[in-house]
Amino acid sequence: MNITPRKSRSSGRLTLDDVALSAGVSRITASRALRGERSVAPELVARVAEAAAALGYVPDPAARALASARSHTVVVLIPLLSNNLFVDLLEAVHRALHPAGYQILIGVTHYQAQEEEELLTSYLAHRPAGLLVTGFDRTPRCRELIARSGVPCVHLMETSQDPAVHCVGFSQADAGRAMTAHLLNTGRRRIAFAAAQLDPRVMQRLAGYRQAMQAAGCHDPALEWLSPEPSSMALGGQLLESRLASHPDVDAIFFCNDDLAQGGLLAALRLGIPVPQQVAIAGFNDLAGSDQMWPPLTTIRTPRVEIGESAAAMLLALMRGEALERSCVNVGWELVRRLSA
Amino acid sequence: MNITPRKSRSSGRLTLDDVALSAGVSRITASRALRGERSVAPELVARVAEAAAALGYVPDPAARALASARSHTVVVLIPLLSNNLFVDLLEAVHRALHPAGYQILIGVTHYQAQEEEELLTSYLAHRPAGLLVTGFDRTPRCRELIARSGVPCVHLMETSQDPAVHCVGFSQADAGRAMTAHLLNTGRRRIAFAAAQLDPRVMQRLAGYRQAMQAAGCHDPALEWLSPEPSSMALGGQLLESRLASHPDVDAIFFCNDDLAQGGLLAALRLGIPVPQQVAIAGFNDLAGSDQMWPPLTTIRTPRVEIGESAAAMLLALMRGEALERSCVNVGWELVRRLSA
DNA sequence: CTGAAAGCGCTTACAG
DNA sequence: CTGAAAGCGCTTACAG
Repeated sequence: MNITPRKSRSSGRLTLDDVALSAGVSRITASRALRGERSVAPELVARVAEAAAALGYVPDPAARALASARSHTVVVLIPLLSNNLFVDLLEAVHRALHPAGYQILIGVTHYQAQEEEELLTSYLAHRPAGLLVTGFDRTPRCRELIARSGVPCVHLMETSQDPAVHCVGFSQADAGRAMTAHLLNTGRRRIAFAAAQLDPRVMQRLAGYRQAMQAAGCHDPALEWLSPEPSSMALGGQLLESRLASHPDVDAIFFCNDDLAQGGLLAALRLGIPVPQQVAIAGFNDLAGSDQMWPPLTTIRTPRVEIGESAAAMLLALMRGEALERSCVNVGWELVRRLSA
Repeated sequence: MNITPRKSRSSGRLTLDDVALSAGVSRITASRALRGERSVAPELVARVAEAAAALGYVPDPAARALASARSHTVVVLIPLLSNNLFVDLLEAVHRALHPAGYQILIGVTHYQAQEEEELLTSYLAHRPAGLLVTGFDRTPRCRELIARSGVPCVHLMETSQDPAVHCVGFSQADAGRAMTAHLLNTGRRRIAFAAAQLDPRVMQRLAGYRQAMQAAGCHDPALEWLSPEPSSMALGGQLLESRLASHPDVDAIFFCNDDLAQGGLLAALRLGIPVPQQVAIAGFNDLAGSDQMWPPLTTIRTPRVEIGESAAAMLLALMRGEALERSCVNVGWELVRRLSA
């Protein structure tokens, strides 16, 4: 054995050298053993692992990132934390990535392209190993930042035909069309589409609604109730109360999100409007509580856990440099028929 | 001027040297100018800032952390992301810390002491500038990790008498006592306490309930409905339905959290149990939607935004090495009386 | 399979 | 007020 003596560090921090010293190997061998690189004698691997455990050694991620030009961080950019949809997604991503040794850095864009740009700029400086972003709607500069960084990136929630782009999601328009068709099938004709936030995915659902209504000869622009405000139960209640007053002939409301729909349902209850007898109410996403409403909410169940798991698996493969079978995974959705519509 | 020529980097990454070169100063001066250290000529500061902006330079956080032994990361440990309470808290913390140049690293403990220990171990390796943790209930090893790290730490949600500990919160027991007193004041006597998760703060609320009930001579252990399962609307509904069946004389239910209470309210509606006539229902936290319920939910409004802001301000002072006026801030709470109780 | 050298991109003392 | 040297704790080629 031939090991150079190491100078004692001034910081007092436990370093790789301490582990190497204790295991009686060189610093490089310790590093390789700890990272599970093959080409280290099994016996040494065991000795290093033991020494590291005994000392309670934790590698310095900053030193690691600096030396290797890559970190074990995966950056996840989502619009909002206050929407349970994204929390479910995040949890699924975490469950899949954590065992592989990755940490998640969450960025919240608040649906602002500008915020996404800032987040991306500062987070990319951390040399993330991977990137998970929501949807495709972003500034050209964001796109360029992602492309130039060379960091593997998977897009969440939507699907794309572009084979150069990786994504896991479903067709928001299809789902919007299907729910509208369901309402039409149950005999409804004056179907309103009530939406807030008006982010790209909401607009895709609107497009699906519009197509179905037009195909049925029922489309009326006055029944597109669009509000740019953030989505909330309170807003759903307001929309139902105010718009129904001016459109008393409406026989169904398709809310673009379950929180609006829940608010609408409760407002109807308060106002004494029978659901679904007078007005059918449908939502989107099947968020927590929708099955607890009275009447329980008919909605589109969107498989965010599956999206999280599948996107994480795809990213893992990308980060390992593996070839992918498909660049886009369509996880679909499910119409959950309950009593409200 | 006397500037050593720098070797060209192989990585192609934009570095401080590029900025220094472009501004015609040394690397160290550029570093100091960018960090806003005084003792740099104002003219040079301007030149460096200009060069950095023109080049689009972003400092490498890993190199920074390694060289300075400190990062601009604040670690926030919360039990759950799926509870809106903590999302509100997180947003407030972010709003306060972001302008000061800090990034937030979120750790989710799922109410597991073991997970908190793992998170702390791996996150402390990032040399965070500050630490925000939830409550005081943790393993001795966690306490030791925090103490030995020397990283400034503020505890969220609860209060403490210990002057060595920094915290922002309120008395959970007081709030529990107050809500129980309110129910007693409105003439209720058979008041149940329905709880899930059974984390430390829930148990403190229970203690407050118990005290108030005992003081009124109304305490009955059979009315403590405790379930260790995670809190949810569905569970709230189940608790109300099953327990009310075996305790038909109960005239009020104090749910330990609003999601349970909302579920209870909806279950009562479904079962045709008049609220508050037959059973008053109260919650805790004033979560989103509680004001939209029918009847609207009486609850305790907990000031999580204030907690987030105040804790962030305290941490900022601690990180700057400033002396604090108070080591513990009690932000209080408010009983919001609506129609359900 | 194992090790010595060099370097990642910054900042901290130390000089002047 | 400004700069050259040394070093933070790792890993990447390069040897053997």
